[in-house]
Amino acid sequence: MMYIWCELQKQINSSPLHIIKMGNQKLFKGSLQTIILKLLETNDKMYGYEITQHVKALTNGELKITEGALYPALHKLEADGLLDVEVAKVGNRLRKYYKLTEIGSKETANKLAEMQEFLKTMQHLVNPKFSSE
Amino acid sequence: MMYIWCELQKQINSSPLHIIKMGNQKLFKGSLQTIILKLLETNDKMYGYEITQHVKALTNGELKITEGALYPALHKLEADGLLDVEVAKVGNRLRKYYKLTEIGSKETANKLAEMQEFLKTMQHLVNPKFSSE
DNA sequence: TTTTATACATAAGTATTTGATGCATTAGGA
DNA sequence: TCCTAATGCATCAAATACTTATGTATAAAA
Repeated sequence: MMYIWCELQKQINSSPLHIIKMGNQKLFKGSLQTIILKLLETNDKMYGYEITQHVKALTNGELKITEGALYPALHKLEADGLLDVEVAKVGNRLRKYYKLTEIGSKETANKLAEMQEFLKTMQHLVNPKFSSE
Repeated sequence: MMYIWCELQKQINSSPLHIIKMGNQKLFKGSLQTIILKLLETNDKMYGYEITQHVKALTNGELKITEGALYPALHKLEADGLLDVEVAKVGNRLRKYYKLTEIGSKETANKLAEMQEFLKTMQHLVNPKFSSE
């Protein structure tokens, strides 16, 4: 039993996927809401799974939003009145389309401004040479 | 008693300091280690309180590192072998000077590269227009 | 027909940070 | 002279925001 487990581990650890795995996933902590809101600002109407795929594509696979993070985040944004939901049935499968409310649009603008400020500040901190001011 | 408390609250909430208070503090979550390492790369040798003051100055007060976050972070970096400590006595007060180890220097380079990657990715996500690629 | 992709969801565990509290020394203002 | 603010360390409960694992179910692809 243990032998099999070890073999599996070896396989996992030596797989290309493991090498690609990014350590900077944790830097994205705190920016998930902003990312979701920005996507909805651009695309008007999206469902959860679609969001994960868009983010993966936009970041060349660098950021993978997990379902365990995404769905609670969407529920919270909805509860806070920033998103509206519309359930759709595609074939026999259901989708939940999310859309910015009016309040959501305003909050998106705020959050994007905060993000820009953050990015500028951080750029300045880690690489003072190449940032203005 | 309650009256006094309410009055104090009112004062706090209407103070200019409260208005300045940034909501994007949470975006810095996960980047504290990198910030500390970067500062030590630039300044060779620093003590805790000095770090908080430097960061406050460098970010024009936008980021305030709290002691509750800083000291555990320093202890962890030391435990992980990235920092060396040297205790100094100034007058009757003690300071703990932190300094990058050799391993620490390498890790700093890694973390800074990850941070640059993250900043680029995030810039691309929130403002595709103004980022290359 | 078995795996992969699509599509939702929850929950335990983890890591990092906030905010409170504590101790002690020194400088400055009333 | 006394009281507050600044300097300097530290810890801890609670909140936050995730990861990882698990669960359900349909559709497509191998």
